[in-house]
Amino acid sequence: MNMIDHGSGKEKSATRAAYLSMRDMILKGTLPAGEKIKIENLRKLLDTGASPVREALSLLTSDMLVERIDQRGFRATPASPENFAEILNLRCVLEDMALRQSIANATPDWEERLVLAHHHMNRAVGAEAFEDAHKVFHMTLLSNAAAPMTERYCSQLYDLNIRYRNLAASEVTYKRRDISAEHAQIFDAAIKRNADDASAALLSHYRLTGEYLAQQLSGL
Amino acid sequence: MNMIDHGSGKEKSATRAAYLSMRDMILKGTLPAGEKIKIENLRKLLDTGASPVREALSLLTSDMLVERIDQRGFRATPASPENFAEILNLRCVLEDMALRQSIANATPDWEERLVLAHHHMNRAVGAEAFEDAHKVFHMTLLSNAAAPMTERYCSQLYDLNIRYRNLAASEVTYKRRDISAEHAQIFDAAIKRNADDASAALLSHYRLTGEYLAQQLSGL
DNA sequence: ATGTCAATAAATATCGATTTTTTGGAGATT
DNA sequence: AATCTCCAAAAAATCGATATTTATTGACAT
Repeated sequence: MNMIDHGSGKEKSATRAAYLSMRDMILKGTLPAGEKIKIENLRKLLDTGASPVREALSLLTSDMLVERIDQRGFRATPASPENFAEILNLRCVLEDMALRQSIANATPDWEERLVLAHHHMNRAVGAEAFEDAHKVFHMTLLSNAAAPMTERYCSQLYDLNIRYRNLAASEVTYKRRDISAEHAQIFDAAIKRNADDASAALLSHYRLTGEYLAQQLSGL
Repeated sequence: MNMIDHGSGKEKSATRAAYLSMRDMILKGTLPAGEKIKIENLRKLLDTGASPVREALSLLTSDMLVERIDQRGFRATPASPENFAEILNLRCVLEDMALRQSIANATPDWEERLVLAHHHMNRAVGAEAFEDAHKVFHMTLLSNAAAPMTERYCSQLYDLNIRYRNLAASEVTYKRRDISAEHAQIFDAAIKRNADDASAALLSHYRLTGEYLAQQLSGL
């Protein structure tokens, strides 16, 4: 998200490997929110040098997953209901803007990418694969806005949100909303280039998840 | 902006010193947009080790002032009219939201801080001091929104905007708008807790500067 | 008991040297 | 003339060791 990676395959640099591992650990809660991160521990855990770990931590700082305290090391960014609420709000504002712009700029190419992303998400097998495809779908919605910074913010915020989702419930008792119907609604409106409907459906999708999570998190 | 700094006085870590210097160099254009940054050069220039330089660069990545290319080092983020336009747009959206929220949460304490910030800005002598006070004033406007991430984004975007301002014209022929009247207008509306007026004045302030700069930048 | 201070331990930050990776170009091949 | 291959120089990434800084502990005075 942070590094401009070209070759898709195997991870080349030690820094990048450490970055991905640690990111995963924070998103999944293996490194709990607010906890001090000791370089030496991580170094051994990831079986790498201190420099890559340190750099990866600096990188994670960009993603707001890690905070740096001058001369005193790093810690996983603390979590709080207020923080969650702010993330949700920012996502609504930024994604609303970007989605409308994407639709305004609609092209056949974008529509095709969207069709594929939607299809892959529906076909995805297993939680892991679904999560990935889900993010791709949401990011594809925004990808035609010609607004790279906005996309970057949205991607960051998406990840932060995932972290809260994992934090709220390990094996989620996903309240039986029909998630895939919600996605279909967003998708259809976007393909029809109906910005108001698409945006309304998207925001409602977020707000529903938001309410549910906020409730789970109340006992923080 | 990025590091949580406590002691105000002398910079403690080499990393922080390097961070501040390089940030300044990029904002001022000493390190031109898009240019490759060679660690060794900077190391010598700043008279410090490679590690602090490297870490400072990672940190600058968070601020979107530097891009990292895996295995291929760093470069100052390229500048473009499109990028400038996106920054302006994001600022308008985010600051509008934050300012309204700040006003909605208005307290005597916030108002006092705002009065002082406004006063200091008017009293500031010299371009350097004015710039600093100007940023403080704008950030103070938003500081009561209880939205730390939004503040962080706005602060980042403010800096990116300054970079473009410096890029557009070294010794600015500041078209004779009455900047201080514009500020007074924003200030007065905020103090009166009139969110609509304050926001309108703020956005107009930004859009005026934006138009002016966009024009200067057209010959990029 | 409580608070202060110094000594010690632990952890971070930094340096200098080494290893990989990329870049640029000379010469070979089509 | 254009393209490819391989080598050398340059740069980035990484490691291991050292220097600084912060955190902890316990003796001592209040």
